[in-house]
Amino acid sequence: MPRSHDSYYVTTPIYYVNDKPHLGHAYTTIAADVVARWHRLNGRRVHFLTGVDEHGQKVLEAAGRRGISPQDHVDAMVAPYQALWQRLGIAYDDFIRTTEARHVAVVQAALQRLKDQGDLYEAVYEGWYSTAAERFWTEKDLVDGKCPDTGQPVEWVQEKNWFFRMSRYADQLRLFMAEHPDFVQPESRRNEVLGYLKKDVADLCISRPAARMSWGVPFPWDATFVTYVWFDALLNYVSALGYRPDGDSGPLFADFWPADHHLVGKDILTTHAVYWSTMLFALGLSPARCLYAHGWWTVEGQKMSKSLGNVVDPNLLVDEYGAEPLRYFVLREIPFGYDGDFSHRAFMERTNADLSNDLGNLLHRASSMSEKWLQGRVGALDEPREADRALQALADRAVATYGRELEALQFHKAFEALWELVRAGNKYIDTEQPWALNRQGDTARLAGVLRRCLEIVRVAATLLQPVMPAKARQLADQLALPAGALALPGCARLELLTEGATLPSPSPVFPRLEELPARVQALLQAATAAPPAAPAPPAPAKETPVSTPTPAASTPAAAEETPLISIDDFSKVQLRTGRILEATRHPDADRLLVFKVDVGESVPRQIVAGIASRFDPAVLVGQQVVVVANLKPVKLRGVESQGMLLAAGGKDVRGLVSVSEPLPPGTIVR
RNA sequence: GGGCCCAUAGCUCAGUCGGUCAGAGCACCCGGCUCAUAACCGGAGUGUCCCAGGUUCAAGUCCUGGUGGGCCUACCA
Repeated sequence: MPRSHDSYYVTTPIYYVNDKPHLGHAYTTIAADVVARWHRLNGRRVHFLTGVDEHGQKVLEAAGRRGISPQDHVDAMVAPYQALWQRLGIAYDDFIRTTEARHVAVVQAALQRLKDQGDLYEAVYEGWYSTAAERFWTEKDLVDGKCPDTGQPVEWVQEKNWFFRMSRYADQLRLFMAEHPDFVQPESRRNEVLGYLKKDVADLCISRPAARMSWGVPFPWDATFVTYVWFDALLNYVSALGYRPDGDSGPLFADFWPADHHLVGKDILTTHAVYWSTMLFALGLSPARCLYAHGWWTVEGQKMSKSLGNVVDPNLLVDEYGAEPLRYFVLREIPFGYDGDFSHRAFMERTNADLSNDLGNLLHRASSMSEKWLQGRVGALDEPREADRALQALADRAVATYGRELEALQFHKAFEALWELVRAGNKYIDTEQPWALNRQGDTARLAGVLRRCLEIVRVAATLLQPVMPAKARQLADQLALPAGALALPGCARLELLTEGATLPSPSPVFPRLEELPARVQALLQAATAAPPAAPAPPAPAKETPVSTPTPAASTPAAAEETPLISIDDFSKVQLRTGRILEATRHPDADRLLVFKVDVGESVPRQIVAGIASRFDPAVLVGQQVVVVANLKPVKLRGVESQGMLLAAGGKDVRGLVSVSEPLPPGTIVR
């Protein structure tokens, strides 16, 4: 099974086509592209796969709203991804779409094989089903016996579904993880998966009745079912290689499976580590060598929001800064695997300091001096002195470290190693003082010194090719190097330039940014001018992922658009003002607070609300709130709740609803 | 509630097996240089290594407890 080491296979998640591409998508894809280009530069055969996930409820609904077929819809929605990858210089080898025949055939063959070998079984699921919300609810979910989302009636449905015997392969996965400590990275994520595996692993429901959700891969033996989105989506990693569960898989598969790196966002780690691995075991395949979960970006120190999303729209960033500095920045600024913050100020400071001041200016000063004092030619090397040998040793080390760290996806460490060399180049100029050598007429030494500085830039250009291919070519041009002269093998030797070659007139390859672009400033202002004024001092906002996109929700998604209701429906809801008398933490649930609320009745209501992540109970006492007064009481983790506090922000609570004037508790709200 | 991780300079973070481990970069300040994109080079300062105990000849480092933060997971009417 082990493949030869002259090949390399890296994947990104397939992005959910209904979302617009954002910084998180760009980040993952840039990382994959850089490491893929690096391996190509090393002469390895590389396969770099990305793509889109095109099935599921949301696609179906969006297509319905547009009045077109789901296929037409996804055909249109895939374009922004491919356009962005083009702009970002992403050189993927394959782009897979889950609606493609080559993929659908593999999903179906995999289902058939698992069924034939007894890894699938039918079971009946019973529950309350809301046609309006297109999903199941448990008894305690229901509100007055109706769908809590839509208020529509629900019906008791017995539904047959197909289950994958994931539990059968759990032990194999535990063993695999024990034997392959590097399988899940970073280590903290590995621990997370190990924790998950300590519990029993349940079987996985992998079908959805087509009557409910038709936009998926039909089951081969029963077209009344379509395939669960994750089961469908995960198989892309092998379907794109021409894998056949039921026969000959072809050369690509033999060459490239198991994958070297699956890059994923931390939000979809468990799915990949557990679902995908057990699926592969069932198919008799080995999991990828490494599943690397990277972090999320915040923006300007704040959680992502719609306006902040605009501020880091990848297309904007490419417009204003260019693709290549952006590629450098996202990989340099934070260690891969950690969360990080994208701030325009930090972008400007980082790219100015590293690219313009250190690297760009090293080239500029060396070539300017060569132009003035060496007739614009690449100088001849002189006999190496102590300082020169030290420089060479540093170059050797930088090149070795750079490759090692890049292959471990520790991009920031790779760049640090390279910049040690670049800074040493600047220091070398100061110590050797070429202007003094020129005055002294020591042309031989002058030529040697300037030559070594140019050689350092060549080393940097060579190593940076995967990150900034066009900039690397520009650097090569400035060094009078012909196309294709930035070969990696042996590149550390500070003697590879063409002696006597005529240098072009120096021109900055990385111009400094003196201030933030006007368009960025305007967007920043707009984004920060509209703060969501919280009624109480909020707990620090939790970072909301902008992350790598998940292929889809893990359950059949609730309808995004609720149907219109009549005024009669609305009048069934009784809203009243209330005043919080007491607020305490739920004894047995981290996210819940328990309130005593005066709603104008003889006895205060006890109400449980899931807002502990946002609000400190102490500061809420005395707060005027709006209460849903006629909700059926229910026990929440053992504590009865006799109503509901209105809050803004959905699941991610951002503010409590109140009224503008102090009113007696119990005042009707409508 | 269960699980995992983190806390070191103004900021971002390195610190491996307990023993030059009090460090880097950025920012700031001072100095140098004059080739250069006002860039570059050097130097300096600031530390309760989160707190309290413990183990040890010796503790950012190991152990226990606590505080604060993050993440996974359950509950979120």
